[in-house]
Amino acid sequence: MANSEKDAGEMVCPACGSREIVFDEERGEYVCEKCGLVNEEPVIDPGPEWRHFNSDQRQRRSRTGEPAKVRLPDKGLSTIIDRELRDSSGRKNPHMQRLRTWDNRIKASSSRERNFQQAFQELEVLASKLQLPEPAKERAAAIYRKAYEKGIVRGRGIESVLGAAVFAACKETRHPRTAREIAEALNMPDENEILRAYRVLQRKLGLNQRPTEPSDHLPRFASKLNVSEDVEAKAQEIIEKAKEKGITVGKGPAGIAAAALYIACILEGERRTQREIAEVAKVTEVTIRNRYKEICEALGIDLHP
DNA sequence: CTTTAGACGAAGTATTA
DNA sequence: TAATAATTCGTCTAAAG
Repeated sequence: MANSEKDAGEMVCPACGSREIVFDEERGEYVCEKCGLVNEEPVIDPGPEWRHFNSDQRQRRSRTGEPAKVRLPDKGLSTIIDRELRDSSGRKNPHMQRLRTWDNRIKASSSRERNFQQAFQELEVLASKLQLPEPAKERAAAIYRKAYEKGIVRGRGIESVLGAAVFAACKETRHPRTAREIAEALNMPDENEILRAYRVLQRKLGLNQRPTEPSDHLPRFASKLNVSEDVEAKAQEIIEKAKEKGITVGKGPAGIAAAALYIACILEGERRTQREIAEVAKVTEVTIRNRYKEICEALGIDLHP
């Protein structure tokens, strides 16, 4: 630990166990190439495989002292107090009913805790990979809790419900992420599982979900493209005008934001290629072309004077 | 060689009967 | 539930820079 080597070979990602960890000079952070985990501290051979990501969480989590490795209920030892209400001597014991109740309560609450612990560990990794802002993370945790209490997690798997909770939370806090991005970050093959769980959340939890606006995407896209404030403001202006013209209804918000950004870049003389923008917006160049043609037409903008 | 423009069919979605 | 209309995407061709 005394050795503050930035040699990636020595380090193991606490989340996925990969050794492909690089030091990001710009941010001063360690980043796992495999799962994208960002960690400010040097991570050198953590030994145990359970996870913590900063001192705050280590403190919060070490409370139980229970390695995540042991996932069997009651550490594999399960005590059953049967319905006959006999005690260990085989006699009927009127107190056994109460014991049984408590036994069940304790088991239920501890399995709930285990579920949350695992879910929130995964949430940390996910939030790190997706660069989620703190409010979105908090909201996702809250939604997941509610979902668990409603019994939505059973039979659906932690990952799909967690993914759906993150998806919903991002939407709500106006930092939208696609279901695909989330699925990818979770190493899930198909995003539909997340979307299915998301629909269930919507129905059973009554989430106040507004449709995603194109401008919700602007800050993230703009920062990834390293464009100036002026360009971002210009893009915002373009989006508003386009909305007034009514050409945005029924179109994908990301495509509109991407096109507005593309136009704004050219107008402000900070040119980016369609390819670059398509990359960060997760849409194709074709979509950008269609949208930006429509917008130019509707707003009377001529990019080739 | 890279970027942009446009056409086509495939796939998934929303709307309507 | 089935048919339909609109949207997005991937691929391909071609022109422009």
